[in-house]
Amino acid sequence: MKQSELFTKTLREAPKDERSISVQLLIRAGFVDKLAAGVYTFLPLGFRVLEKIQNIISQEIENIGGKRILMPVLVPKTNWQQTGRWKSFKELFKIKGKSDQEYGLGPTHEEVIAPLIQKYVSSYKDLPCYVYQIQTKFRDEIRVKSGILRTREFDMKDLYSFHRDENDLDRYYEKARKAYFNIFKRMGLKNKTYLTLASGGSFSKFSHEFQTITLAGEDIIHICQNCGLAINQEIKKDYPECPECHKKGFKKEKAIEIGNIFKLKTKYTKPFDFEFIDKDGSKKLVIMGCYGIGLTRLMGTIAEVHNDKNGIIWPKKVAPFNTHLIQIGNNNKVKQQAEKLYKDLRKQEVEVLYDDREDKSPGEKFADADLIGIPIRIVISERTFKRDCVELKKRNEKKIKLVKIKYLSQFLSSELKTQNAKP
RNA sequence: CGGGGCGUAGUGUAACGGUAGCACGAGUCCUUUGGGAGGAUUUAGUUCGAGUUCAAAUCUCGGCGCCCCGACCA
Repeated sequence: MKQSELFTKTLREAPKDERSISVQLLIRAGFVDKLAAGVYTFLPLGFRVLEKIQNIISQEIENIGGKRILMPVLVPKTNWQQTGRWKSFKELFKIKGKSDQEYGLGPTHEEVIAPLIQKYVSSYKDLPCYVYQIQTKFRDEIRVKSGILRTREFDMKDLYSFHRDENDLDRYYEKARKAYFNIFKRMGLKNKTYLTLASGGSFSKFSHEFQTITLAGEDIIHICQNCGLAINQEIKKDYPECPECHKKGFKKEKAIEIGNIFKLKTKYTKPFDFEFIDKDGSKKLVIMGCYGIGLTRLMGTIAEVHNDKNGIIWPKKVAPFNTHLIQIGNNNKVKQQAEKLYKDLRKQEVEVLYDDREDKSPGEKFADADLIGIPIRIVISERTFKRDCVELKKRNEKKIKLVKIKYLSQFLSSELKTQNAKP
């Protein structure tokens, strides 16, 4: 993409009513725009990051058998009444149509998926079954917080699994846990993300949350210094020692929940009488699990964790572009060379944001590049032109190196080859 | 939902109850081009409503909106 065609602009200062560092940077760099409290537009750069996040998540979920669908946002009142959540789900946005028909705007989709899968599952032979979607969710939060970290409208991946017994659920739950860590690893969050025991509600002993350490977080977790398992403060009173390794040393940290996995068992199959016929001919309730990841929150968390005083430092796999090509000066030869490089790189499927703006000083271009935070910066100027080189700098490093243009694609392909590790 | 703070131009920030100003941005022209360039010139604003007053950005009341703390968060 040519930067001269990018309609967004960077801001020198953050709007004064945003205090969270991630959203300050995301707004200044032109990734998102705030429409109202907890309601954001994702601009071209931000949308590209969301797409990267989405691709990584769907690859990993497909790897554990998930089949992608898209459920409606409008969910009729009767579905909610069947599980009692029309009354008990306090954040449910409720709307009324012209004919007095009432709907809840989906904040999560157990009430749709359970009766949906029920239509197709009648025998143990139809199980297990794994279905997911990536969709905009609505929750009427009493108070939104920290930019895109807690909003009223957000994108979520929700996966649901259906099983004939709890053992099978347990096996899949483990697979999901591993898939989640793959996802967070690919997004550069692995080192700061902890599997965390949390309340399981009345129907399961625990659920597991994936908590990323950051001061912007709203949860407090206690990390076992021996085995690394964390316990959410909300249930810590029940566990003076680690339930995993039985040691006692814990470290307290603020963290944000970027995902969770939950053994629902029969909580949502029972209200719909969702049964199957087992091998022995008996009817049994289907056992269910659910697994959520907030994509927009994830994007905010990444920006919150990866930044410096000059801007965001996107991990490679979620950056809006692989490379940021910057043309310094408007010398014709330099310009032609930059244009050619832009085309060549795109032919090689290297994603490139090309700063071709003629009315911006070098200093401003560098400052914008740091703010936007693309991993590899490529500079072309008269200086490099004379030597038939380009200048390379990584966003997370200080050193700058000159590379002959003919070797650039070689260099980039080795730099980017880990990009698509998974099919 | 309880408590606190705040609403001035696209962004940031001034103005005793008395002329709404500055910086950045944006437009035009000239010069400039390796870490947010310089000059000239133009552009654009008091959240809304009511009240007090000769006079309100400023005081009072109400609405709307935003931020923060707490409670809440299948």
